[in-house]
Amino acid sequence: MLLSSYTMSERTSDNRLALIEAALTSIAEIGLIRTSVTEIIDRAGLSRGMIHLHFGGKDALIIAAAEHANAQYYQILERDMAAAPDGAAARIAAMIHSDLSAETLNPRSVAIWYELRGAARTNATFAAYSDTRDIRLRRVMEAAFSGVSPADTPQSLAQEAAIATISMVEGMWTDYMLHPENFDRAFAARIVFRMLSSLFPEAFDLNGARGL
Amino acid sequence: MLLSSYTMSERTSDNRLALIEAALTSIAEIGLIRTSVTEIIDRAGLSRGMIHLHFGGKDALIIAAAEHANAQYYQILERDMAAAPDGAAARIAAMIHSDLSAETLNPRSVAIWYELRGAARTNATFAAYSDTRDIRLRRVMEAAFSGVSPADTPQSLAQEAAIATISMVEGMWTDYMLHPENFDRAFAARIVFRMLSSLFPEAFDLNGARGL
DNA sequence: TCCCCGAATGGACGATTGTCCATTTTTGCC
DNA sequence: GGCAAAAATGGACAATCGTCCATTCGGGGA
Repeated sequence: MLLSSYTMSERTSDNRLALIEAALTSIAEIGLIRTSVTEIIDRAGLSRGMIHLHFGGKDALIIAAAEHANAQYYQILERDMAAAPDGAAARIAAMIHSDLSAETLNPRSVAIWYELRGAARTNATFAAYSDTRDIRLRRVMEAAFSGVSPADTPQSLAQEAAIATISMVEGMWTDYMLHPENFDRAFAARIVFRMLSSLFPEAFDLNGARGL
Repeated sequence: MLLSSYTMSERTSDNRLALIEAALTSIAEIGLIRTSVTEIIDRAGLSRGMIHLHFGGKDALIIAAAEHANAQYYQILERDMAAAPDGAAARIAAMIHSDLSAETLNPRSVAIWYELRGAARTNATFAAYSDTRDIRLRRVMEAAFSGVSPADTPQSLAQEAAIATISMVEGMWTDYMLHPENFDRAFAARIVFRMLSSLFPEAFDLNGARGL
């Protein structure tokens, strides 16, 4: 056996992962509609029965792939937030920079995200994943904006700023998805921070959080 | 004949339109993936061969449906812009209100728009339609923002404001698509105008363009 | 070395897809 | 009312879909 240092179960989980990666690549390249069982097993270089063996069926594989892609997104976001300096404004800036970084905002990841979320509208299981991702992001963002609002401003301003920021970044993802070749990350970030520095001049400037 | 007052070509175009509407309804309700020929002709109450007869094939029907949906969007937008008072700020406000109005931002239209634009990533014909829509909107918006920028501000601010506004509204559409029941149009509009009034205090307030 | 059992294979299967066309129905005109 | 042409029908067709299982493969324990 070529991979003699592997145990059996490691090899098994290799094939599981290979199927997930092949499914995600297919979704990214040719879309969810054209991602058939034949397409996936050809890309993975495995045999037809593997999907049924490891996942029970095609749908379960796609769901596992969605779960995998979601976990990767969170891993990057949480790592970047953990690395951010103390302070609410710095945390917000870290989230924005993370969401616009090449590690998260790249053709493959964005394509997968839009394909799966598109399916979420008519598939309850997918909907649960994208909802979790959205709600979690919104909650963290609202909490952070409460920390940058001056004490005398109404609480609603923090909520509005959180939604404004999430919506704007969301819209920029869409722009990136449609025209990745014309997208300028620094320009996109500057637009977001121009809005934020206009709303909260003491917390943000055009580069992100003030005083970093 | 039941519809004796119709000419032949009018009845023919009725069936064409019925197929387009049935396709769009199917796309909105069950998604593009599950929209099959059988599904469309069942909804239209017509026979199997009609799609081939009127459009030459399923793909051509879907493209015609995309064209139809796009034309409806523009018709509403241009009507609302034509009804806007003079002035750049008023035109921008009219565009935002139009894009957030129930006539444009409703479950059916939004579902169709997202389904078709999702397919645009892997289908050049669809891509052309969504690009046209996006580019046209951006151009009009940039021109309008040039009109509200104070003379001493750099030209780039107008461009940034246009992108910021389009991105934010785009993000709100996404929010609406995912959670139409929790969406508050007035709240969404207020967030957009809060950002704009912060960037251009003399042109906008929380309700839209100033002095209307 | 042989055996065993889980891993992996790939073909068979019925269901469903989109296309196409022979046939029937309806229309406008004489 | 009859006739040619257009419109509409719905079943046949090959291709492809996802599922499943009889079979083969391969490595660790006896």
